[in-house]
Amino acid sequence: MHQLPDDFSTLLPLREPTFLILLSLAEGEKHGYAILKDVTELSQERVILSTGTLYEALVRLLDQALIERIDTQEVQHPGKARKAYRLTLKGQRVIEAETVRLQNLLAVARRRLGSEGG
Amino acid sequence: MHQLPDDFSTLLPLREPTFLILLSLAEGEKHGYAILKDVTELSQERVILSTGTLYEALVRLLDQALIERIDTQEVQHPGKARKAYRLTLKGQRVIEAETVRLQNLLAVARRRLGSEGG
DNA sequence: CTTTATATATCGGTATCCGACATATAGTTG
DNA sequence: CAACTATATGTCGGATACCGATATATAAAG
Repeated sequence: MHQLPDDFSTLLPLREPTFLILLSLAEGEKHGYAILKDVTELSQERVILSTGTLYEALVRLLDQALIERIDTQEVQHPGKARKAYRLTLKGQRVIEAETVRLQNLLAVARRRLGSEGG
Repeated sequence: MHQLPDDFSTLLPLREPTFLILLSLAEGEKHGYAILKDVTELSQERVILSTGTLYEALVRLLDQALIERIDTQEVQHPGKARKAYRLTLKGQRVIEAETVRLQNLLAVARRRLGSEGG
């Protein structure tokens, strides 16, 4: 019933939006809307998250303990009260595991597409 | 109502099983069960497709015209009659587009994992 | 005072995957 | 020959993540 500490097989693969959200937080702590804007820029406008995707993902990632809430001394700003998040160590490791998965997948693709390297 | 001939944005991103099925066919024409075995090997046992995933994906990919059926002169073999498939040109292009997407995603990941706080 | 940008949240619909189950056939082994 | 194994295709219900639409709230800009 106990899982190995570095077995993330149940969490992988990540979908693109989820991976980008985590990568956004890898840069530093952010609140939801800031992640939204960052992911747009990060992906060069290719991925524009719907707020549904974003806030549902944040709940899920909290539940999986890949991110955690942090208390922020509120400065003046428009809109509802911000909620800031940061990556956990587990979240860091999951990003790394997903990156390895993508590397392996790309290696297979290059081999099969015959673009000489495998 | 008409889509640009090389716009695959509605088809991407591919999920891992779907991508591996297409990559398997990139090597050459195969029937379903052969794809199943090939994907297992290809992914070094990391991805083992359920038959549900496989045969539902094949129907979908046919519908999207990424693969097509081919007639094969049947040789003797156990099991139900084989159905063989090959990639279409569109399928080839979608694989390439997905590969580019993965490369871009990996580039983002490396950038974000490399420079912490930067 | 209306619009825009910021900010969080829920909901119904959809696509894909997965495990379980069903069916069929040829070869192997007791 | 009976049973089992490997090959081979297929359906079905449940789960999950994503998406567009909708709702709410607030500060700043025009």
